[in-house]
Amino acid sequence: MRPLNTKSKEEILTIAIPLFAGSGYSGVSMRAIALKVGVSAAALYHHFPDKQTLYLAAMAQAFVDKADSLEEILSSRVAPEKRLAQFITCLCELVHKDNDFSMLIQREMMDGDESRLQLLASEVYHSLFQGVTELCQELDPKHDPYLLAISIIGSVMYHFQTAAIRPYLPHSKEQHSDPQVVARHVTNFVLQGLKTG
Amino acid sequence: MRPLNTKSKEEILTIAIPLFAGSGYSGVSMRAIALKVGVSAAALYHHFPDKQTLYLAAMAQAFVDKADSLEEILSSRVAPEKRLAQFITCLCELVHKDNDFSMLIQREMMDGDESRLQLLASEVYHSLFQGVTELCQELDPKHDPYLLAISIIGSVMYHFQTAAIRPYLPHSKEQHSDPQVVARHVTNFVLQGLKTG
DNA sequence: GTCTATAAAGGGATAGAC
DNA sequence: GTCTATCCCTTTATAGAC
Repeated sequence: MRPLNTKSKEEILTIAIPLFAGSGYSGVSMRAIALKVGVSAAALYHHFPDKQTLYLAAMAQAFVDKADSLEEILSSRVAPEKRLAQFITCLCELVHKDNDFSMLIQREMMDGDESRLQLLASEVYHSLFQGVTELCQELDPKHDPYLLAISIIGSVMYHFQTAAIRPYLPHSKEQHSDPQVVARHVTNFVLQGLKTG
Repeated sequence: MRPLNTKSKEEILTIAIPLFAGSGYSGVSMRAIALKVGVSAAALYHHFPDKQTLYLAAMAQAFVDKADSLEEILSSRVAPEKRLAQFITCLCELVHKDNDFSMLIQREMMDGDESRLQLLASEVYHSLFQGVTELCQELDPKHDPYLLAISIIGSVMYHFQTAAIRPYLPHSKEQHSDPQVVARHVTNFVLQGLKTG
């Protein structure tokens, strides 16, 4: 049993994650993390040798197991079109529910060096991409699976990336922030396009 | 005629823009800007009262007129499908050529407060969205034009947002960074989807 | 309009007591 | 394992000379 007023690494990281998601690496000080955790800044250095290490550990915790539900769907043996619909729905719900996760992915893709991009790739993107590209090859074997996968995932993600600016855009409605509404739309869009062909 | 070793506001902002695009607001110090400009940090305070004002002016300069070529295409009277193809191609080339612009848009959507989001909306998104939603209503009047517009733009943007992590993803090829290749793919994808319908 | 110098605050990180 | 106190550097911003 751990004493009551001591904090584990996981507890610190769990508090640090939303801070980094909201303001980025250079926008969050060790003092700010310590304040939220409820300890002194010096205490953080007992758990982590420096800020960078704390940050990398936070990313590792933020990313681990996140793609599991998606991978499970992608590796199931339901019909390809239904699998796609399930995948899109699950991805919508994931990024809607866990805004920190989407923000951190975006920040890491912009700010990450090679090793940080590798962590993001191996923990989040790699097997997810493998599954989506395989699904694309089943559904549309004539086209480049990589390009299709990016287009599909992008057409989901952008709905949530643009959520903050939505109030200032024409034609926007409240329902557009509902992950189920977005999922239905994107599934239809991905399968049929603008169906003018 | 301005003396040779004095810098105009525009020159300062032109140098500051790529710095903010690369490292974000809190990742760039006034000293770092001054160093790149070739003046002392104090000189910057002659042109701008504080860092925030300099940053906002940099965003205003970075965004102004950026969407002009896109709006021109969208308001032309060529056939809708061709207009869509031209729009997608132009957007691909814009974000490929001007990486700072795409990064700043992303950062502003994550970090911007209300007034910054309003600037981004009015300078970049608003009339562009108006054009794309109108185009969507011509091409596919049965579906929600807002959702379609987001999906279309997102399926373009994500190709460039993920450029940094591409080397670590399966199935990626060099040609995937070619804006013309991406444009052809996305145009086809948007019009036809996975064409299983 | 730019400079040097400097104030004042904040940031990362460490020392040593408990 | 956490604290207070502190070091040292960076950062924002200003003062005043040229």
